Amino acid sequence: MSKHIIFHIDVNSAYLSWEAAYRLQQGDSLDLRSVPSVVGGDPLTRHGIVLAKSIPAKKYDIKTGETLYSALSKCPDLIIAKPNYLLFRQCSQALGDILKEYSPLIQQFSVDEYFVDFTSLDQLWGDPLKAAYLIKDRVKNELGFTVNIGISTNKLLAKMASEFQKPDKVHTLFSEEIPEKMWPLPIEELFMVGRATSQKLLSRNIKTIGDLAHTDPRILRTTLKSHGILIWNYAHGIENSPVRPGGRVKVKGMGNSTTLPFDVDSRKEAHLVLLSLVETVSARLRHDQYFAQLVAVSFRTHEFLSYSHQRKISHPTDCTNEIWEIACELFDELWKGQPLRHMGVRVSELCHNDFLQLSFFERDYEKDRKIDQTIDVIRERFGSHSIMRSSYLHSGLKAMTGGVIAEEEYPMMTSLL
DNA sequence: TCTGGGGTCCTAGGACCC
DNA sequence: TCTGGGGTCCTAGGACCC
Repeated sequence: MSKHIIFHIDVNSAYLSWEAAYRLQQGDSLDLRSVPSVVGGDPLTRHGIVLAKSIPAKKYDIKTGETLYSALSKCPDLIIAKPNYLLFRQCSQALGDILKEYSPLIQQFSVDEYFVDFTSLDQLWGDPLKAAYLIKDRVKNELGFTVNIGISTNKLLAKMASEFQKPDKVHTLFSEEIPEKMWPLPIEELFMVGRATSQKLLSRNIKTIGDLAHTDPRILRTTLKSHGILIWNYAHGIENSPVRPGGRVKVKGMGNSTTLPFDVDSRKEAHLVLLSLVETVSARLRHDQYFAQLVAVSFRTHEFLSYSHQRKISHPTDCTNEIWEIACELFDELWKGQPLRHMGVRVSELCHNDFLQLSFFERDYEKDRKIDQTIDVIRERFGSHSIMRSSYLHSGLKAMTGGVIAEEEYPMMTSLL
């Protein structure tokens, strides 16, 4: 079996770079990337966290995920831009379009990451390293933002390589380079080692990826179960999942959740929020022609405690009203009256149902189906806010909450890589 | 003006069945 | 006398990713 050549393409500070490139293109003279700046939500509606930061902002020790309040206290002159998700999606797709010219085997891994299988494409494009530079520079010149490209023989090592020095760089991380390039790194920089795992490893004095690689995997197994074996393999560069081209991986579930602009403390209001979440979830369900057999609600209280409650339902459904009724039931069973800052609805156990089975004991949802269909058509034609239930008037709540339907959904994090 | 939103996978414990 | 044991399904919570 011949060795694979895999590229991992990672947009540098994606949201921030995209916004910066857009502003320059609009005639703005300031490049956000050259000053301390972040993309972040609106603190007034309690969405105030850093989504992406410029390299100068990083010098102030500003971190992704921290509050804007805290970021501003570190750097009072910080420039804050609002996220423009439509722009982000367009930039993401434009990058994918360029990559497709080089290989048919590309996989979108997230909004700002792609894997490209370059195996046996060197006859076409020459030396992989040269090709990577070519791609990187083309993206910079044509799209106005920079990427890092990592090159190796599997996805894990390619991804680790793209994390090396930024921005606008190409790095390799082949097996023989692992001790020199990867083992000195702190443990938390290994893919799949998050906060909880790094805490456990540090308490056992495992500080670097090299330390992890040289730990007896049986010890890891006892403390971290199968995850311990996974990261031990990763520390040795062992990983062999294929680059999945094009077509979507089967989606397992879909959900919408939102942090509310104010604490919700009445049942009626909570039910209204649930409806606004169910409206988008069920519309996505219908758009992708799925039915769900499991409904889950979750919330986070004012004290930041999280709860969830789920139930399998007797027959698959995509009906707004039906899912809403179940969500309300679940909510009522779970909620003890705490003030709520965040609420979510998620459906899963999806199936394609070409025919609808109606049990004798279920109520007839045929009328609801017709209404759902009609509303979907109106919203598609005139926008998602063109029609809403009157109960939202003066409620201070949005009638639909959550992401818009993406024209072209990409497969999200599938099993690990 | 403190702390997003979208996912997937794993684990533990209980119910239930044979 | 004592307290099987394996399998599956369901649920809640936690871990990780971007």
